[in-house]
Amino acid sequence: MVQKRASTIVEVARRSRVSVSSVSRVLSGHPDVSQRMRERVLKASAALEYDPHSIARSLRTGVTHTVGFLVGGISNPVFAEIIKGASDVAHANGYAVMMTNSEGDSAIDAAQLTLLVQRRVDGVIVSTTDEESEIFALDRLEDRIPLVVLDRYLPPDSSVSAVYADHAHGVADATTHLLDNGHRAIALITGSRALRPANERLLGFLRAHEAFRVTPRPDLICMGNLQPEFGRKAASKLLEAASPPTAIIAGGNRLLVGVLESLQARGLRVGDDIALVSCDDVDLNRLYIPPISAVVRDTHRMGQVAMELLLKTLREPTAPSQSITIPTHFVQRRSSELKIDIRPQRGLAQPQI
Amino acid sequence: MVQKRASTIVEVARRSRVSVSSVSRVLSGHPDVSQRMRERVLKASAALEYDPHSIARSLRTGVTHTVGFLVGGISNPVFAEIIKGASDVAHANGYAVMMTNSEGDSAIDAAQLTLLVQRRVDGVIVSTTDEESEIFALDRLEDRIPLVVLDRYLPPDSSVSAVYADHAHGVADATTHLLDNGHRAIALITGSRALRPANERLLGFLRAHEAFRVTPRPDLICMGNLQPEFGRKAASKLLEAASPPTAIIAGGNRLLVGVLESLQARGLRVGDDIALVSCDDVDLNRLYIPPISAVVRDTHRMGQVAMELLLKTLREPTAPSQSITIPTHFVQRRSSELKIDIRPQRGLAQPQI
DNA sequence: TTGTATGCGTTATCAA
DNA sequence: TTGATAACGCATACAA
Repeated sequence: MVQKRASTIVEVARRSRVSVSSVSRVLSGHPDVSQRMRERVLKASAALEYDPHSIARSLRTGVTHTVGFLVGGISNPVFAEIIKGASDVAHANGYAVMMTNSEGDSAIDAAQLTLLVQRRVDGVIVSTTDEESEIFALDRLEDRIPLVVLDRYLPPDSSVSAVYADHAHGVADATTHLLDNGHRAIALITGSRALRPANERLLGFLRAHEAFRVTPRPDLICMGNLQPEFGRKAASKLLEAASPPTAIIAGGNRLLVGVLESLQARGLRVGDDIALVSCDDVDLNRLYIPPISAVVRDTHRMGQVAMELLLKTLREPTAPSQSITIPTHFVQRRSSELKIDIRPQRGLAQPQI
Repeated sequence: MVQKRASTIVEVARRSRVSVSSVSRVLSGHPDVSQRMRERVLKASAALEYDPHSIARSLRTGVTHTVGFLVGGISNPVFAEIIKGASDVAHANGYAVMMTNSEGDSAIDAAQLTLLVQRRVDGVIVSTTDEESEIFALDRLEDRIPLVVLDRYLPPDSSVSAVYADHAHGVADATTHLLDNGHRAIALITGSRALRPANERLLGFLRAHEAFRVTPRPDLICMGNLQPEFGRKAASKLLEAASPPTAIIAGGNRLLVGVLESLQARGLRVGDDIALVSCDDVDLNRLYIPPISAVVRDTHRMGQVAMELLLKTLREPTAPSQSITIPTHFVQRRSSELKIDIRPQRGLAQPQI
């Protein structure tokens, strides 16, 4: 198949018998153009189906009207919503989104980031994997290109903007709910402490225990990564222990998959034999029997806010960096209804009312 | 934050005391360069952290080494795998992927497509929404830019390449399995006949019935769209009918969500009160209690193949278009174990062995 | 109000 | 083997 050659501004100029600069002025809405000329140019432009060459324009102006979006794991359904939110805002503002996926491989993270910079995107939203190596790439790039980071810790003096989710709050509510129901052996399975969402979940977990004057059992806190496989292993280990938990908080929606596998393999009934809470509002939570309680957040909004922050930086390059936190809240469903009678429990701290 | 200015080829030339053309030759691996010069250029280039300006290069060479990926609904988990497959191949070949999402809105489909073409991507993989309007945009573009289409019908004389999934085969196996179990009132819920995956599923459904000498009941065939909401409505209507189905095939993984909602709302137990089969290997199918049988395909492979096809077209622009079909197969799980005793059924055709 | 000329950073042609 | 220069398509400073 032979490709049609696109027409250029020179051809439009020839056809309308004016100079190229006049064509450029008409098409870019310059104020000082005569009505007569505008018409001629517009006619010729339409006749030739002229479409400005964005590459040439970018070379000249230095901007691409394209932003990069580095997503750490597109398999994670919450990313879909974040991407949608970010894309909506970008397109509404005339920006294209160049999305690349590193799928958990932090080496790819770095490679993709440089790829985006090479492609001369105007800015990048970074939502990396659950590894720590990202910091390296960020340091190297933050003075090269405007950056917005999603839910990751930043050095205090960073010039990078950020959007956070307040995981601690929602997890604290979830933990309190379980403590209220008499649970004193609550397990938390989540990612490494170096990873912001994981660490924040831990903080909420600890905070709720503290408010209840209950000492959390260290052996029930499993910090690893957010992958299903870790969920499966951690849950299995917990359930096989001498003193297994009566409730599990799965701190990550991917990881929940592994936790459920582990529970099912042992024939444990969610909500009857053990209480379960997860994170993020995925189909699985709502449709599972019984439905699974979860700490949810407005992920679409997170994407929107991230893009708004980035576009703002592009408009005002000198403005200081900014960070915005999105709330989370606990949605109670049947999976966490199980109540524990606290009286027969021995050797555990009692609630102080 | 002040952005660092990237160094140019002119600066490298000055520093290494050679001409810009020589720098260009060294950096692009031209054979006729002296060892001495190569070293000087490389040293200067490294010292200045020189990174060729891809925009300028694209303007000169006419290629961007970027391919567009138009995805119709990023919320659909099967897209994640397809995207991964395509990205893997692209990156391995030095291409970046510019992904845009239209999320079910076919007007956006068209807009995004032109956006990609404006951005001068070298080619586009199109996986549009379940509407029909896509044909318009494709017609308009297929002689402007190399295109590969995923699982959509194309006009017979099209110059566009395609990757298909053999939905018919897998759905036929699933249908046969249900017929074997004695089901004579099997419902199919899927998208419109204009949509290839939906139509192919219907064909497989009909083919299996035919082979079994069973006449499918027209009132049990629901062709609408692939959204959860349609699944919910269609299932509800079926279940409230005078003669409800004993088995349901949910022809689409998003739509399954609605079907399950409808079943749960009526307290119907999957696998006990009604047999259920779905499509695609999503978490929900495997983890549901009971696990849900499904017609699966290698979606990662589909993405790979699509990108390979596109890159091949870019290398050999004159080669004829090509289409490749990926197989599907039926994975039997507990949700479809329910057996129907065919003797008490009256007024229905009997199997002919 | 319009046209001329220059440059964005490369690659490629041609001559030396 | 190397260097000067044109060209890719456009936007803009400046001149008219």
